[in-house]
Amino acid sequence: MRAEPTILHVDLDAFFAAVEQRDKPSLRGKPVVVGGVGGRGVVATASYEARAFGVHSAMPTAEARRRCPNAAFLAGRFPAYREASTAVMELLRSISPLVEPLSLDEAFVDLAAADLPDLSVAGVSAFARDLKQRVSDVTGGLTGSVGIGSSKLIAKIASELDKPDGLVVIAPGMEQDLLRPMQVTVIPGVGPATAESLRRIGVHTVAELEEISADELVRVLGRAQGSNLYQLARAQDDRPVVAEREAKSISVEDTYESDYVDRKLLNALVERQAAKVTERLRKARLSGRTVTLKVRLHDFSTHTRSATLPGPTDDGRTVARVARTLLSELDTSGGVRLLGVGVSALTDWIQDDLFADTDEAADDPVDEETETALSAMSRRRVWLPGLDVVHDEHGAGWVWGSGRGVVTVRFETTETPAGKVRSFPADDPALRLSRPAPEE
DNA sequence: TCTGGGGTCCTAGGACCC
DNA sequence: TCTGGGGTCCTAGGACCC
Repeated sequence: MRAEPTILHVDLDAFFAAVEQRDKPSLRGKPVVVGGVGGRGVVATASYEARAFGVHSAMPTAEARRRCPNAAFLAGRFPAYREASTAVMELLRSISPLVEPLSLDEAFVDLAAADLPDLSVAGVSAFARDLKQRVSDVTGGLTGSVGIGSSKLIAKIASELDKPDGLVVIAPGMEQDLLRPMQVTVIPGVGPATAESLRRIGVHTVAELEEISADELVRVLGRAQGSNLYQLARAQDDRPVVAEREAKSISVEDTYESDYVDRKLLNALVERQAAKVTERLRKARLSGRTVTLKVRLHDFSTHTRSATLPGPTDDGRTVARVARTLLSELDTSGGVRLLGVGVSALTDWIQDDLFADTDEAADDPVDEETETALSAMSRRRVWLPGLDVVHDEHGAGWVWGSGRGVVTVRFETTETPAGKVRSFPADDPALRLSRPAPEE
């Protein structure tokens, strides 16, 4: 918690719907619902006109249609949303280097890192009024709600207080007065399950939460959530605004209009998803070691199966084969409603043209010892497709996923005064299991 | 016509290692 | 005959957010 109100939270109002109304004047002043328009769709964003009919985010679109049959139901145009979002984020970054986007329509801005002459309540209020105007200018008229306070917690809650087109600044010192009468669910991270756990120990408001000891909270909610909530209940929040956060996973999932049973079809769908995920990986210049398959069955039960490769890949066929193997472990005879493929344990390990002569490398024979190692691995973890041994001046290593003439190699590169040094991690289980007999 | 898609973080148990 | 202890990695599931 800071002594001055220097954390700002912006939240664009009914963002997707607002972009649609901006671009289609006939929709202005009318209920607009953006989201899945199919039988199993849900609402992503409802315009304020639609909210008046009780339509809200995450509601099944079918229910939204019942409540508001005259609304315009739109599937969404993400390129347009992204463009508006980018304009706003660029504006924010022109104000402060410390901008932390939370989604397309939300961000924290650290005003302490900006060049503001006056960080008093009056000063930041005047600044925010100007900012809201500039948001409107760069987006062709979109509005945003702004909250400012001495911490992320307070800024975020403040931006909720006066939507839409709101501006709320919480003066330092007033944080606990603000929080105490509120329901615990105003605290980000307290959802239905946590609220129910708290209700069972008689806690509904932040004031009541404050009465609970840290030990008790940890007992009820677990270590991380318990101690977090103990602090947040007291408005103690020192989380910094973090500008660059690296992606931890990339995934694709699809819910189908009807449940699928046919294995061949399911396999084909998984392969398509693997291709999509790896395309995104390559665009982001990333590769990952862990492949996760997600399956939602006819009864809405959700299951994940994952397997970790000895090294990162961005190859669609590799991810597809692993995902298909994982799918084969699940009983899908009752029908599959959703399939998803994700890749995590991401690295930006070099995946460039280290091996200009890829073909020659791939021609290296896989010897008997390697075969043995591979089958040993396939018993213990996941079977590894298309693995080839290659050599360069630094030694031998594994290569997999050689699509497009690009190889992913489990090297580590270290910057030294003498230049870049490439090495294989000595404790890599893949290398230990399967390093071919060295010619000494 | 019940319940999206893209994420993050946490927990708990087991394997494995020293 | 009586079973350490800590650290790390992996997996599955769940809560939560927008």
